Amino acid sequence: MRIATWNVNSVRQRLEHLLGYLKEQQPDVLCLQEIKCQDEAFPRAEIESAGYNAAVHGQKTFNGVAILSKRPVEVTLGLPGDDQDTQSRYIEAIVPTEAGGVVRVASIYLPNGNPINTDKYAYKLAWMERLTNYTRELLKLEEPLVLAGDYNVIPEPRDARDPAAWTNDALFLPETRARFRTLLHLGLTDALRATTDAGDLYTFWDYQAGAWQRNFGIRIDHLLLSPQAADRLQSVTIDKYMRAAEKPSDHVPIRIDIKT
DNA sequence: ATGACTGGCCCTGCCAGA
Repeated sequence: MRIATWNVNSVRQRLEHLLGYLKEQQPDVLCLQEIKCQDEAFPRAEIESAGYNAAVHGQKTFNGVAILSKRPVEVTLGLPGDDQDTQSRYIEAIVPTEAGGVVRVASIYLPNGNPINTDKYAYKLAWMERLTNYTRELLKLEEPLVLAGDYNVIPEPRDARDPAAWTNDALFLPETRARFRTLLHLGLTDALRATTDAGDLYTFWDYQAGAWQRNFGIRIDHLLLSPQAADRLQSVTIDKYMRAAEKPSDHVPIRIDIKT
C-alpha cells in the first residue's frame, strides 16, 4: 500500500498538480493539508473522477485537511481533547487492505507556532500534547498506524540546510523538538529516518529569497509509524520534483510503501 | 543586500504561513 502526504497550500490553486500526482504516483491514500477551503468548495467531483474517495475536514480561508483514498474509508474528524478548538487540523481514516486487514491513517496539520512568545506558540505546544495523549490511546489498538502530515517541526540540525537560521523559530526551538521526541518515544518510527541517516533531505522550501534555488530547505513533513506499520515499511520517497513545477506548493509530497 | 513570495478575502491592503 502506498501512502503519501502533501501540504498543497490551497487545493483549488493546486488542483492540476494534484490530479497529475494521483495519476503519476497512484497512491492508495493521499493525506492533504492546508486545503484552505470549506467542505462545499472542495473539488470533490474532479477527485472522484480520478478514482478517489475524498474525506474532507475543511475551514474557511485557513488550515483544512483531507484524506483521499482509492478504497472507501471510515472517517473521524478532529483531534480529541479540546471541544473549543475551531481549527481544522486533524482527520483520520480506517483504510481496508486487500488482505482483509486495516491501516489507520491520519492527516495532520500541526500548528506553525510563530511568532514565539505569543499565544500561537502556546497553542502549538498544547496541540502537540493533545496529539501525544491521543496517540497513546491509538497505539493500544496495536494496528498498523500512519500519522502523516505537516508537523511544522525540524527534528534535528541535519534536517535544515542552515540550522542556525532557525534557532529562534517555533519549528526548531528545543521545546518544540523535545515534544516531538516525546511523541516518537511513545513507540513511533519516523519513516524517513528508518531508511536513511543522510542530510540534505527536505520537504519545504520557502517561496521567498530564492530558497528553492539556493536549496535553503527544511524537513518538516513526516510519516510516523506504529510498530505494526514500521515492520512493514518497504520504501520512503520525497517527491522533490514537485517543487520545480510552475506555481508549486512550497511543500512537496513524501510517500511510503508498506507491505499489507 | 536591511531585499526577495503566495493565497485568501464581503476587493484591497492585510493577515498567515514557515
